[in-house]
Amino acid sequence: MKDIARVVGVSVNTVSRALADKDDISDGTKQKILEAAKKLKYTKNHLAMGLRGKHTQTIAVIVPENSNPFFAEVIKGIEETVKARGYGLILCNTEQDPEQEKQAIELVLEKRVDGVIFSPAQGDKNILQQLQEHEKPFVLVARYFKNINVNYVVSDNLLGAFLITQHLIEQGHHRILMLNGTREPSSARDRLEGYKKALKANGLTFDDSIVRFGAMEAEDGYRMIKADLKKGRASLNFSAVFCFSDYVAVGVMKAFQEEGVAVPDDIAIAGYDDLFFSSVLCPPLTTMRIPKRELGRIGGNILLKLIKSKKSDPVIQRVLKPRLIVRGSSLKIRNR
Amino acid sequence: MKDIARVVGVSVNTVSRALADKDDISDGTKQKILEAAKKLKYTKNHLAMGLRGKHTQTIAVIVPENSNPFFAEVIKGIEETVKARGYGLILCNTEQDPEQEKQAIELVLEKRVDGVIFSPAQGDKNILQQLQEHEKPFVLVARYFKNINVNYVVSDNLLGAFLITQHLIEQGHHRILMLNGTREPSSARDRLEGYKKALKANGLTFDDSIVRFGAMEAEDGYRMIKADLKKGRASLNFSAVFCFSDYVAVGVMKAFQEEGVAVPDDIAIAGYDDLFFSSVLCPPLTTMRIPKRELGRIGGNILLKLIKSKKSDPVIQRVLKPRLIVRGSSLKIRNR
DNA sequence: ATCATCAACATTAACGTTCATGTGAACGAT
DNA sequence: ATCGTTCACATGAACGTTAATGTTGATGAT
Repeated sequence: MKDIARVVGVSVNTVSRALADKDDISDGTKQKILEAAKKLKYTKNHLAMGLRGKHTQTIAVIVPENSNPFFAEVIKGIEETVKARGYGLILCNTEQDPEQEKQAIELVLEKRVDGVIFSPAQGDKNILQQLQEHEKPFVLVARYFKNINVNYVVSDNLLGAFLITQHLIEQGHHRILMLNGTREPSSARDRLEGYKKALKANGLTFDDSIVRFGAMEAEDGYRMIKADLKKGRASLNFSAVFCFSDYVAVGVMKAFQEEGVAVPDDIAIAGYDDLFFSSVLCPPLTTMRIPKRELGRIGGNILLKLIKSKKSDPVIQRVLKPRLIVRGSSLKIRNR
Repeated sequence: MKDIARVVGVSVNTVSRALADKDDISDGTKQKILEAAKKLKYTKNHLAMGLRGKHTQTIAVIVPENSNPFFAEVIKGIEETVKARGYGLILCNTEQDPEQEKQAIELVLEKRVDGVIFSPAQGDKNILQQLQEHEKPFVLVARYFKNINVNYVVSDNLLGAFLITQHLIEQGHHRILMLNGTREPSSARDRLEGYKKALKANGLTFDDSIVRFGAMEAEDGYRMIKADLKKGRASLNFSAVFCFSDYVAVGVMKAFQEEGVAVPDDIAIAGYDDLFFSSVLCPPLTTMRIPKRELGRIGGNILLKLIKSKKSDPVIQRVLKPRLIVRGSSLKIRNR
């Protein structure tokens, strides 16, 4: 700007106002300034603008893992939403690690993002304290905390798990291995509730020896099933597996395949999320359809609204309904 | 800092130096300053630091689509690499749109990122001009431009396509439908070359009526095959499909499945990228294994090196070798 | 002729840092 | 006693913007 001002022969302020397209500037000088800007390859400095003004036109997305197809879709929904309104996006993976979550929040606060979309991977709601102390607008997405008055958008995990479990029970399965996600987040907690609820509704007893935690990726599913199968097929004390995600189910299916366990004839499988490949897996995967990208879009929109209004509007909490998708992986032969 | 300085009774500069852990500060004052910083919830301002210093500790990643599992892996590789060195990451999706590419580059220049990792989706190398004019360090990843002296890390698409096509030919296929990616990027161009080369090596003639462009996602593959099948199964004038990505292959398989076309017995399919789910598709997918995350890691490391040195070091251009993974989707029954 | 009004600019300060430079006191050496 | 050093800090300027306020000359009204 200084250079432009010198070239055109005006003050820096005039340049600023010309570039911002304010009024009270003569068309002549404005034109000259714009030309000079082009000639000098002027590029706005968002750092200076952010420092001077009070917003950076940047938001942060803090998720466990961008390569997990579920979060990839959520991120995409956020990105397209905020980009349309001129916001940039800072991405942080936490790898379900509380320490990394803390670091990510600290980082984005230091970067003075205008708001944060966060998918927490732990149970301790104190992780939100920093955001709150700094009065940074934020929205939880896909995971939330119980009894806390913050904005979030999630899907109904309790219902989803209930429906899936109910379906497996209807298929004649009484012992259903639950490969749940990491123990702390609401997603895993709520699904455990749904699973228990379905068992109870059907008069089945809950056995926590066939509930495992920590299955987030395909490798996890693969590893867990492989470990089970090491003790021999006869030792399997379940007839169905309810996976935390289709992503996990992929690993589970791979493990069964390698060990010659037939799905669904020997063991039934259900996933979660309805990822794009699930209908062409071998066999096609029964799953729960979640509006993944929509989660991101809604989260983005809530955040943008928060940033705009700045006031503490009434808290927005949205719970989207999932939908059971029954496919071959859970169907007894006689039902196919 | 001003507040801390007032509380402790020192100058702002002293505060700055204490927080930066410089020497020539007495332990006493340093301690007092750190305490006051904590008490006042001081948070570094990266905007101011970036404005004053000459780096922002932020890099940009500009890719076609973060939700595409291939790029999701690349992004992950980049993220983990740069995070380890204290860099933040700005993510931009371009959706293969030259206009969005231009906007993304402009945006990240305005944000004064220290460097850019870019996966261009068009053939016009002028898109790099802005980056070069601003002397912004950048690395191309997964796609490059011919005859241009810039840093990149890619996989050998010509070789990959050659090997896949060769394999399909060996399986007895003479007419292989190529569902290529968008026409412009090097990935699609090189694979077309590899495809042609394999045909020629086997004395087959190239027929551009069975080469399609624009297949990037599952939906694209689905749509294209569905359109073909609308004219009736008898009209199919190919016996194998070589998809731009396993992602595309998922859609292709879904379309065939819906229309009762058996894979591989009626039509063989090969994908590309070896995505995590490909081995448990129905049937398991023949594909080309690409070190996706490694592409990101290497790209990130090159960029960081560039940022450090700042000098125009010798250009780094890495071409990673792919590996053919043969699975059921391409095997004639008698070969299984 | 006088004065308010207004258009079109300029000046100043501030956003939060850090670098370059300045300063004063204490200290040791001669 | 004098001088150079060193330590531990302070001062000022600058990074690139923009909001608040100031200035000037022209215009029009009376």
